[in-house]
Amino acid sequence: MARKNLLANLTGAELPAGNSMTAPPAMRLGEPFPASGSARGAIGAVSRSIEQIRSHSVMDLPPDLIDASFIEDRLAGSDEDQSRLTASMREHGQQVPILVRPHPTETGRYQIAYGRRRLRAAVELGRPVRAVVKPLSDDQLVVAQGQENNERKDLSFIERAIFAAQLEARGFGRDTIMAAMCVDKTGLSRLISSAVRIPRDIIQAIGPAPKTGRDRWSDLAVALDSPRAVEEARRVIAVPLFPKKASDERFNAVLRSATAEPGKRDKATIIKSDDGTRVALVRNDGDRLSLVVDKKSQAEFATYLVERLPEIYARFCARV
DNA sequence: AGCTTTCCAGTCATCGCCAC
DNA sequence: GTGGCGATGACTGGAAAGCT
Repeated sequence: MARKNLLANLTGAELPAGNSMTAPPAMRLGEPFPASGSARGAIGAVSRSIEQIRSHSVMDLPPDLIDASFIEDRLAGSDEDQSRLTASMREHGQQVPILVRPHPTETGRYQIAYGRRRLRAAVELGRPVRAVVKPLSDDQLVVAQGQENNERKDLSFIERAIFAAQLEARGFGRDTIMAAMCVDKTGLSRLISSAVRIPRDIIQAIGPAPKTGRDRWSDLAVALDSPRAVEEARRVIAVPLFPKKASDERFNAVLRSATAEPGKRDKATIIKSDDGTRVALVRNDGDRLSLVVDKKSQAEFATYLVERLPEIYARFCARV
């Protein structure tokens, strides 16, 4: 189980690959949390947090007393995944507690470090949520949240990028963010660069794109340096059918639009039947796509196609 | 089944910028 | 001039998908 590994791994507080920092000395409970910007402090905080978490008992809390973390780490996720988790919790109960801290400004309330989906499932089931309650500094909270995300391994590149960018925007030092996300400075630089360079509305419209990795997001970031490409991307995400596509398909559509050269006509594609008969010609002009059927040789097919187009379109709409 | 291609992510080297 | 920091290009190995 990933979360068991989280606790097991973090007590060792391994450094990110490529990180030249040395392992922190053992810290005593109760020592003040060092200021962000210190690599030793950040890593040491993880070790200390987990040691403290282990020593705390699990409580059942009303979900309505728990507020979101000040850093969002997920784009809109799949309802299907959430339903599965809710069903599992209904059948088997909540196996793994979430981590919360007492709310820094509101007495009697809590703020979640990780376990948002389990919290949402508890809300849907109308049950209290099992939680470890632990006073955490902001740094400790984001490091715990980041480490949990790393162990879960189901955050996409862009979700990690946004998480990293939000941490930096809130003033966390790069060392703290590197510790939280288990990346070296190169990886962190690429994460933040992608999240910052791509307009947030375009990222939100695309969604998490779980199969799309660093290089292609970087390609999109480079392409969107051009205002024309941004305009083109926004035109694509405004199409009514766009939200119905899978997230990775949405990414591909935006990347295609952002990297298409204006005014450049694609080479025409000839569509042939199995016996090699030329059926139609497809030409992509960027803004429009033309389908040309030769009426001299394919008059019957041309008529058939025009008559059936509404039906084909209706089937397409039902598919997506 | 085995080969090829594509994609992802880790790593290294290098560069530019900035403070001292 | 030097060192620290962040950004970027290039290379690499591994995994997954596609093809024969």
